[in-house]
Amino acid sequence: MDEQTRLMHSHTGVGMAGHPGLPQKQDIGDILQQIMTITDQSLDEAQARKHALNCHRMKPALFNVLCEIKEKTVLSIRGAQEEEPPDPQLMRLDNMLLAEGVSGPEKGGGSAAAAAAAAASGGVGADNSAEHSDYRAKLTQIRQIYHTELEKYEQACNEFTTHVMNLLREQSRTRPISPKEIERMVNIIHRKFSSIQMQLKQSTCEAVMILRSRFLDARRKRRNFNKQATEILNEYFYSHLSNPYPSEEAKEELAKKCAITVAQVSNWFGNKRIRYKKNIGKFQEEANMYAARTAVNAANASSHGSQANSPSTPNSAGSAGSFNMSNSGDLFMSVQSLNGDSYQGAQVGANVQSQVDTLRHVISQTGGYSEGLTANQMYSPQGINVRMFFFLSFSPYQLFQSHRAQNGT
DNA sequence: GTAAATGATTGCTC
DNA sequence: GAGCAATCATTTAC
Repeated sequence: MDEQTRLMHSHTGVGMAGHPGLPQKQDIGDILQQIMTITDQSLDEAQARKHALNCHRMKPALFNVLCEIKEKTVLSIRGAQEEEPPDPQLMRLDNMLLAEGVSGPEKGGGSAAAAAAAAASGGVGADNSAEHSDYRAKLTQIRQIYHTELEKYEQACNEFTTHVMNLLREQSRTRPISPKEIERMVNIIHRKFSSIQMQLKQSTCEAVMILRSRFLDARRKRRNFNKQATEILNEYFYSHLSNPYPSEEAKEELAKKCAITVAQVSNWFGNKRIRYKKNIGKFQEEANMYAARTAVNAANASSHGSQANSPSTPNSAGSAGSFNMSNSGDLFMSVQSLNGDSYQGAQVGANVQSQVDTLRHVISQTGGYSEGLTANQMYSPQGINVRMFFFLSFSPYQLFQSHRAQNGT
């Protein structure tokens, strides 16, 4: 007699007294004992016993009863554990990774984050592009590692889930396992894996924060502006000495020209104003130098314009804050309003101021306003009026000619 | 190495 | 929020 026959016989041969076909307690005990010892047996032996149990005539009835009991238990368990709300910590991490350009679609996320970091620190200059690209490269590296690890976790999760599901399906033939229970098991597995993923996300966030803080620290290292930028700023400053407060548009224009940020332009003017005011004497030479330089530039421009018999019309298209004004001669100059001029207008302003400064002795002969034209009158409205008066009275060419006449050149 | 110059930051006022 | 004043931290010139 083979094992299966023996099993079948042992089960079918014993019936409950008075109830043929129903197993007695002893019988059930035997079955359970067989189930319990099934793992101690060899694979073939176990398979044979399993098969015998599956073929037992009582199996369907017993299985249904167990299914019913299990279903009630599962329902009560399921009822006890409601849908969990999303983990706020995980949401924070996800949001941060998205904002930093680590997760989500890559659309220059690195540079966007770098730009954001730069903006937070007061802006990025052109000479910082090396740092910028370094930041971007490192962020890309972090992003790659993150995605590789995430992929690995997801793959492992899927593999494990499939494996468990197969096991459960297999076991569902011998013990009652409902689809809902399988689903619950899958959820448990996913939760376990997502907690691992959270650790990965946390580590990634930390790495990004460290990178970012290093990037910002590096940016905090002061670097002097290049010579050209300083000259542009100084030119504007000294040509607007009466009111050295560039408008937002002017700041933007200056920032663009100097390849720095508007914030840096504001800083520069803040520093310059305070330092100039504190030590005017020290800056006098610088002021004269810029005034002379702009005067020469303006004169050159004017004389060229005069030779070509065409009026100097800088920015005649008219940017915000500047306007054209006809002069006593046939020359046209763009005059910046005192508070809200464009940079083009500022350059002309520089010409005017420098002409006034350089040709002080010319003016002193005609009206004796030289005292009123010193740089000391930085905040003097009277100073503004005097300058404006002289500016409106003389064309650059006329002023230059007077200057030449005075110097005998 | 040191002093001066300079860009950035901070706290305050208006 | 812009600007001032003081200060810090770094760069530059000597």
